[in-house]
Amino acid sequence: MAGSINKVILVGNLGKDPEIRRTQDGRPIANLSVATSETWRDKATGERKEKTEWHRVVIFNEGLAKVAEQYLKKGAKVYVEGALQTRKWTDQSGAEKYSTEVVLQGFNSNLTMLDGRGGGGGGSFGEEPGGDFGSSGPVSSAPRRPVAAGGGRNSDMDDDIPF
Amino acid sequence: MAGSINKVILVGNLGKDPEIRRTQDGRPIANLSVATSETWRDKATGERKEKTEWHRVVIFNEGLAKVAEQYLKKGAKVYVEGALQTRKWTDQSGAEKYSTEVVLQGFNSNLTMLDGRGGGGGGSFGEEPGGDFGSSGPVSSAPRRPVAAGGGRNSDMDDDIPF
Amino acid sequence: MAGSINKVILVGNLGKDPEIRRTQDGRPIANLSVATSETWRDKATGERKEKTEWHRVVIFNEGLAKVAEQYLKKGAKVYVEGALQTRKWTDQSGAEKYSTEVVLQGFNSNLTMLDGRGGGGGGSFGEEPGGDFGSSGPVSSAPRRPVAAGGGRNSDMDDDIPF
Amino acid sequence: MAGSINKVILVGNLGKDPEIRRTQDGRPIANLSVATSETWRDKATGERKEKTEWHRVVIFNEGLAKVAEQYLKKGAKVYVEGALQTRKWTDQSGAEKYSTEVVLQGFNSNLTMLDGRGGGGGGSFGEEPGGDFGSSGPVSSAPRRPVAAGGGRNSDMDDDIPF
DNA sequence: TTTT
DNA sequence: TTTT
Repeated sequence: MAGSINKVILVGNLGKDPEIRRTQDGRPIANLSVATSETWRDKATGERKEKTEWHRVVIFNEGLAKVAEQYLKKGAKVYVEGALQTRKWTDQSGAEKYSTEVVLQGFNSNLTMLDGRGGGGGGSFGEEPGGDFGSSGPVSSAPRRPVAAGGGRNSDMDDDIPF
Repeated sequence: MAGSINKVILVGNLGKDPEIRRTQDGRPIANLSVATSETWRDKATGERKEKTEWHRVVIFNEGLAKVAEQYLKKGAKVYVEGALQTRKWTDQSGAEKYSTEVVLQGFNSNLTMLDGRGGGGGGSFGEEPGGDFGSSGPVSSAPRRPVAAGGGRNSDMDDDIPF
Repeated sequence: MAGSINKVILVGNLGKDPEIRRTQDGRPIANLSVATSETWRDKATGERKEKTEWHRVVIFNEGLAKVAEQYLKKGAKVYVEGALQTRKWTDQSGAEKYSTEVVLQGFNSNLTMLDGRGGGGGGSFGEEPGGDFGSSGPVSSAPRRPVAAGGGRNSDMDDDIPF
Repeated sequence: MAGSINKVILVGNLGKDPEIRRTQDGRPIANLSVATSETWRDKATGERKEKTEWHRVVIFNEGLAKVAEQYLKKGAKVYVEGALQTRKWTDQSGAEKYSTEVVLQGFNSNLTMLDGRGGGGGGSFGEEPGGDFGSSGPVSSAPRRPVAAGGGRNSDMDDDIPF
């Protein structure tokens, strides 16, 4: 089928440090455990309720996996954008299992830190404390509009929007 | 935790007719099986590849469940917006299983038909062949901006935007 | 037309305190000025570049407007979900102007604080320091799944997902 | 600032054929005019209301611009994912104007046809009648998971998910 | 200017 | 006008 969209957007906190494994050629793959939760007040009893959902996030994108490895710690708040994927596996007893994950791979994936400190774990950061690490290529160091492009756009672009 | 987001956006096709069950008080709950797929050309062999992902969608929202029941058929193309939820269950052999679903419930859920015909199944439709069925209330019949609201906004709103 | 989606998702910081105005019957409408920015390293010169985009956000939803009024301050980081809307207005000189805004109104709107402190302004908070204020009704105090619903779901749901 | 998100998701119809212009080095830039609309029933009068919003979409991404040029026609239904951008320009009378556009550029942009025919214009299509044209590179011909990657994933993946 |  |  063509013409489909498979997108997951999460804002949540890491339940533990990222787990990093490596491909045979040494590229990192990161696994995150991300919690989202909703709270509400129970209509009947009036008490405050909370329900936490845990999401397994797998980062195949090399640049984003490196970011996870270097900057993310338990407790960090992140924005995650990826796709849903369910895979089947067999446990040690031979039973068939399914696991659904949020996969970051290729274009239209994103991982952005939302706290500039790395969350609960403290942790020292490099030169880029808190940032947006898009998946536009190997190391995501590309300008998003390389050239101003023809058509006279942006010729006098500035930031003083009046509101 | 507060301050989190859990959102899934799918555009895909129904693999079969919706399955409807009912709560004890008669409200419908709809289950959809939605396929998304991606295609690409294999770099090495040059051949066309396709991978389909199946999503289990559960609609607790009453208005949206009714829409699913009345208008959706196998093959229909839909826009689905909901939240990820994993639940644990025990199969007949006593084994623990997990199932991850896209849940439409409460606010920030949406189900929109993207083909005005109901897809592969043919199927006759009511007065609203193809539409946007938001979850703003019992049957989503509310205007999104009831009154123009104070502040002089919208005084001369019209649609002739010049581009 | 039916079958369309109009959605904006922003994560950014408030450039100033929210501006509150009121409808004739006293309900608040909040205006936010939200900054998003992207940074990249210039390929040629190697220098670090940044571009900030300012978004005008208008909150007609009563519950969300109250949240903005009470909890948001200049500098606060927020998640905003709404719809694009362009309106036409005439300035004092009689010139026609267009203004595009992100409108939060009705269902499928959301405003969530992403820092539990209220941002630059300091500010004291109530019992809910940083939270998710969905637009499910007048004051958004509704549980998202009021009852467990038929079908035996959730009967033994717990949070210890094993990953 | 770091840690921000600027995302627009539209599903709508083209009000006219795409407009193509070219950069000095010949790369296409496409402009789309996309309509979204919402309908509701007026509470007081009971009459059916409709409000259409027009969105100006600018595609700098080369692969997506080519897709627009080749496959899209007036009336086509599309999924568009990009970022909000407001630019300032000066009209012929010297008056300052602002224009807000949905910009598709770099990663995290997407353009997907949702009808396999190309909309109202009829139009003949190539080998891919209706498809997903992600922005992962020059012509988006990359597999999203080139190799199964370390860790034994996907070894027995198949499509017969049992629901 | 689309679409229903 | 924010933030890093």
